[in-house]
Amino acid sequence: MIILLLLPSKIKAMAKNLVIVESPAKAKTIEGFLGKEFTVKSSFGHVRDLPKNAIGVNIEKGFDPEYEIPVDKKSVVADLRKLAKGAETVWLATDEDREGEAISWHLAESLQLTPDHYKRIVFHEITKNAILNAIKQPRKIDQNLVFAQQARRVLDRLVGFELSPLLWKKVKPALSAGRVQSVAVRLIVEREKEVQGFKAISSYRVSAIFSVEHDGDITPLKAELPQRFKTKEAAKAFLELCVGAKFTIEDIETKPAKKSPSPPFTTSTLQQEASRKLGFSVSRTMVVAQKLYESGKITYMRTDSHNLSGSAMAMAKEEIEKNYGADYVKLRKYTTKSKGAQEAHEAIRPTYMSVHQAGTDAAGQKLYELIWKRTLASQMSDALLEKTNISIGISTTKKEKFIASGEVVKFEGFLKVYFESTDDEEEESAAGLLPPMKKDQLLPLQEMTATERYSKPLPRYTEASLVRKMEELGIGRPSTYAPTISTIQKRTYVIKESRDGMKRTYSLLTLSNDKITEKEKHEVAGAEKNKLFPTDIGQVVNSFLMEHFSEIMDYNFTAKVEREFDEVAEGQKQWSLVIKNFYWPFHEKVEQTLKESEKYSGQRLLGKDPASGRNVYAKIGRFGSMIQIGDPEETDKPRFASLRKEQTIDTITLDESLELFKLPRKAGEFENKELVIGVGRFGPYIRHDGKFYSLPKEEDPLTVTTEKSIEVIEEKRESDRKKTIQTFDEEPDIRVLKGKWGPYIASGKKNYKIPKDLNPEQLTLEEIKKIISDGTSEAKSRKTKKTSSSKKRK
DNA sequence: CAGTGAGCGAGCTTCCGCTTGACTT
Repeated sequence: MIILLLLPSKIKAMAKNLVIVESPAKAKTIEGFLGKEFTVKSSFGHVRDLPKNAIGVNIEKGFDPEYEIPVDKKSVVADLRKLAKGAETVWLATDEDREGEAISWHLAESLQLTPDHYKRIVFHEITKNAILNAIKQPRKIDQNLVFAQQARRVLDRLVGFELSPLLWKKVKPALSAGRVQSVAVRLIVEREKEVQGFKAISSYRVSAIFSVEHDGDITPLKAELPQRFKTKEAAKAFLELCVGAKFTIEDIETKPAKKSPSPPFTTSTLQQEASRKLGFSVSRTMVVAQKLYESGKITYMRTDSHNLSGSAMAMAKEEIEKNYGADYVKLRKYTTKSKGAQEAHEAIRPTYMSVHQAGTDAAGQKLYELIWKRTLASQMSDALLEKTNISIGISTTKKEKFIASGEVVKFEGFLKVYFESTDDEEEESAAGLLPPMKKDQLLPLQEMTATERYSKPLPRYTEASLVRKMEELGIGRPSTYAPTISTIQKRTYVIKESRDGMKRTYSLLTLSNDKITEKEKHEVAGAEKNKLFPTDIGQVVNSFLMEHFSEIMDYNFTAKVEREFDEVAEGQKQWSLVIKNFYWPFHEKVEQTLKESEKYSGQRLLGKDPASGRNVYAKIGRFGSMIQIGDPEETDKPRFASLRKEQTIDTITLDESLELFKLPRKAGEFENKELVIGVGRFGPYIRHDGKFYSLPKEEDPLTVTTEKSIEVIEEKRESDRKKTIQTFDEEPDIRVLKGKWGPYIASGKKNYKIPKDLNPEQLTLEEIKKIISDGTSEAKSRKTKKTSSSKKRK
């Protein structure tokens, strides 16, 4: 039976033509365009690479790379080889960029294709016409472009596999360094330094609210003084000057303005907008986009091109005309400006503009909508605005004038569907419609305020804004932005988190009814949400690399080597010569650092311990950041203590570090067992009889009393009693408990859901054991599925 | 989901850029 079912595909005549592309989704689409004589298959990206666990470059022999087929590609290559043997012509249709050319070459090599057996073709858009045209213009593999890719690959391997082991020896095991990731970390470290070193300067901003009378109605009008006052005294003096003054409109100026839409999405701009508008992390965006791509809803999601195909523009035009009218159409070609862009694909856009909704879940739908709107808007008319500026004179001075401004949309254009967000969280919304006014009109003052405002440092990076910066510097590619961001977090060079701001006071002066009042107000400054912060290890690795390998850490290093790769691609330079010129001085530096440099711990001397007179250092050790009292050569061994989560080597003070040695401490006895107070990973705790009890936030672990500690323990016991539904004498480890989300079963350290149809109060031990064994086998199979790749790391 | 709370003897770790699937009788 089974054999019969398989037969049709076995006896199907071997197609005359085999087309190979990189992505299986693309293969499926293209197969539909070509006739029966074409079979379309995919290579799933690169089919050969340098070995995983060795340098794989023959340095002595002209940097000859030792390519191999990775295990997960063996079957792909075997299948393709079989199909290629039976085909008259193999069409290598990988992307038209450096990597794509290299993939074609590796395919030709590993499928043993002779020059008369294959043809190389390229196309930039997945349409029937584009592909038929490509087939009419075949060429051979561009060997120089392949050499350029090889140079890129070998350089990255040499840098990564020589610098990383150096870090293992000099800093900490299992660290990594590379042309891309190390510079990404540098960006974050330096931004953090700028933020930390930033001194906020305050100045006073004056604004006024006037009354505008029109047809018996009174409308408030907000106006601002363009200049700021440096001191409170100056601001106050100005307000005093305005007491009893008359305010008159001196000038009304209106001028037209326009806004143009942004270009369609690339990988990086999609990541930025999805982060700002939908709160997606960079990797979430890519996973969701991948699903939309695989189901044929959008074009390829890893691209650096702003370009739309002719047919896409025609679809957009039709859609805009249908929904908004011909006035809203303005077709535009966008050029790509970003450094090192290779433009092998189109911009990210809906496959069919007439499909307004797609995606199987909320995330997919939202992302699709974003892509659809952005694409449509990119082909729409400019928005036409009218901006009005009103200049308001003050009778008591000629020097200063208030300015009120308004903006009216005359024609919405693309704003009907889309406007781009910005990273500036406090961006003031544009002023709207102004009430009718005329020159020389007198404006009664309602209230005038002078508010103290502080200057702000450059913002810390989000994942998405880091990607934008990397793209600007030409570092990394659309396919690597998300993986790089997760690598630097996995290595704990960088942590993404939210931090509370600090309360600060500011002054507010108010002039109202000819009286000036002064108030102190509070605001929270410097709070951060989901931003990237460097860790101690990130800082230490960064300064180590900056000290010894400034060339690679230079923001222009990639751009510099890319220029050389371009020369290789154009046949003006030999690839191995480019590598040779880079490698030997670099390698020399690695050897020298290995020999001459001490172990690098980012050690900082904080001062002397008043009790012992020994040196106190902050540094990183085997388990992270720590404080060390004393030097190893002294007769008394050094003492160690870990830093708290929020402390860093760079900022901790001597006093703070000595505090760390005061814990854990004994705090008396209870039930004949010792009470120990300490601070763990999750904050201050009391340890008693092998159990841990969290200390309430308001209690200071250094001063908490025995009585208070006992109280905390009793309270915890009481709440535990309350949440216990069932216990079993024969299995003390198994309990039925009441949690935040309803009843559950706790067995040792694991928890299990109770099926809805069972009553938790009457569960028998047998039923519970069954739930546990069902639960564990399910969890196990899920785990092996998900972590097959991450397992190797352990 | 629900609780959590280490300690510095071995061997391994690592790059960037393409791309997603997962043994059979």
